[in-house]
Amino acid sequence: MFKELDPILHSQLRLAVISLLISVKEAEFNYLKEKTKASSGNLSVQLQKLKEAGYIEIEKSFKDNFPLTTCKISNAGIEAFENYVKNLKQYIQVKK
Amino acid sequence: MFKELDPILHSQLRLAVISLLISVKEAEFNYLKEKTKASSGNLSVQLQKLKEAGYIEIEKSFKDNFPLTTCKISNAGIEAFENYVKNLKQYIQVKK
DNA sequence: ATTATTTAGTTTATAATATAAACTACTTTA
DNA sequence: TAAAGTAGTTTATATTATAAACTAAATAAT
Repeated sequence: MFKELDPILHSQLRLAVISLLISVKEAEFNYLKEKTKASSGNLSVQLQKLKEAGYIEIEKSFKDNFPLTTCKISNAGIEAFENYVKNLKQYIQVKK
Repeated sequence: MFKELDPILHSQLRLAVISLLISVKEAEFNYLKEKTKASSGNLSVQLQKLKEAGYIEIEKSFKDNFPLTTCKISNAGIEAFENYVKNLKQYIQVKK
């Protein structure tokens, strides 16, 4: 009946990040931070979790002498998101 | 951008319970337990939380000498669910 | 008849998560 | 060169979810 909801994605912040990364393909740490209204610490932790799950790739570089963290979604991330949405729909559409 | 997802509903088990109660209007503890595959303990706790939030009503009676717990969704519960779904959609529909 | 098993849960302990506070390491500006 | 700002990370804490252990009674077995 109810399929398991991927716990990596069933998190407000991580879901927001993935949602953003799906539409923009690549995003800087601060862009994600602004869009999600998350604290730096929380965002940092959740990005690591998404990376560990293989859902995003994180690239570290420098921009104007400052560290720059850029994220983009992976194929596994896209797949996981699509699957999550598919499963979630079982929960949220009222069956008459 | 991303609206807050009601933490009472952003829980796999509680969301499944609410989802069921919206379609059936009234359900026994064991019905919910079977449908959600939850353990009794977990279900008991989550039902209490939904009750505390005012999203469901719990009625206790006896059936064939055994205790019987019956749940039904409240108006607040229906509203909260609809709002949750509305907000959630911002996260799960890919904006081109 | 009293012991064991089953039903229908609740309570509580523990494991997992989310979040914010504190910290690191550097750069820029005063 | 001291203070303030940037861009994060690490760690401590608060919150949640979950399962294990328990309660209370009914039914079935010996």
